[in-house]
Amino acid sequence: MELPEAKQKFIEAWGKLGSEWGINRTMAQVHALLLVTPDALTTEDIMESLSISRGNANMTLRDLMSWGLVEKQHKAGERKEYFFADKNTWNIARQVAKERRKRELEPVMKILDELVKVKGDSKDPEYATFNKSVTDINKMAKNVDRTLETMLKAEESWFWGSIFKMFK
Amino acid sequence: MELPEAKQKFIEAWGKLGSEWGINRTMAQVHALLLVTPDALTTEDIMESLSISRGNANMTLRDLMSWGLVEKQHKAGERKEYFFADKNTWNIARQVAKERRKRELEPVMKILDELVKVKGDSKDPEYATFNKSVTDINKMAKNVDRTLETMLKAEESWFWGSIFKMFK
DNA sequence: ACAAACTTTCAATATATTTTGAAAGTTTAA
DNA sequence: TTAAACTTTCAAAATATATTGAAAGTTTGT
Repeated sequence: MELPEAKQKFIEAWGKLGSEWGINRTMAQVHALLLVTPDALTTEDIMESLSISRGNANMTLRDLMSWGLVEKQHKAGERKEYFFADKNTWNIARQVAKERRKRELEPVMKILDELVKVKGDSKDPEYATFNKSVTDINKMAKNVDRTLETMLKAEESWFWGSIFKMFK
Repeated sequence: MELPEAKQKFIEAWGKLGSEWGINRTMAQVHALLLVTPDALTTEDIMESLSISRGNANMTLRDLMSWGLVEKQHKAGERKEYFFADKNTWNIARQVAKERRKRELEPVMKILDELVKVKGDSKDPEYATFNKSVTDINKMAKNVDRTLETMLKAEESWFWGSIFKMFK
């Protein structure tokens, strides 16, 4: 397989995986493109590479920046904005975990905390089942949250070291 | 808050979380409904509870069964099929991890394995960047895969015990 | 064999999400 | 100030995804 074809495959695979995990396909593809490109690209470059419109490219890049996955670069003497992706896999995972925790896990945890408080007759199966499910899920969410928090603070080597030792 | 309202909130929250993670909203809602319901329900019950069509209820229940989250129950002397959800949170997490690994992680890993093999001139920045990103992501995917595999084999107590000790 | 009681299918429809592109907005240099 | 070079916006259009519901299929009891 030649490099251009390989890049293409990577971009497609990353886009598909993203869309299966609730991340816009185009966003994942732009990210993939920047991951396999050594130098920073302009909006124009990206539009052309992926055959997408200017508006789409612009919004997608802003999204990627809000996720902390892509940054702007300014070249001396040029007015155009260049974009590049952090290529450290650990940083990417950490950043995605951080954002999803904030955007999705936290709101759900807030609701679960309220639902756990709902009072009722523990002899009533309707109530007992509700309470048990909600309490259990809340516990699991708290565990996931705690794990993520630790992961976010952790240094790369420490984390991978632990994972490797733990699951050898 | 009263029980019916609380159930409603739970179903909505679960549906929203599901849709953010690439799981059909209705599927997550049916699952939520079954999680907070002590007894098994018929298609009819579910259609009415969630105001969805027969076709939708049927397909969603099949999906949930294919994910191993819901099972059929037959009541003596009745022809109707009843459905109920496994309410063990750990089993749910394990089952979801198992399916997503099979459906999404494995296909991507297969592609990554091929892309890692692509040869090129390591002096060429285009190639070097591509190769580094793909290799790193492949390593991370392998780690995730290994971790999931262990998790899937693990008993509840062992796993939670480890997590707690590790991230105390 | 029949028909009642169910379940499944799938083309049509509805809904939600993504993308476009041209106009409006902004910045910079002369 | 002006205009060229660039970025942003957003209503409309395109696309993708989910839902409906009635017809077809299946199973069971008589």
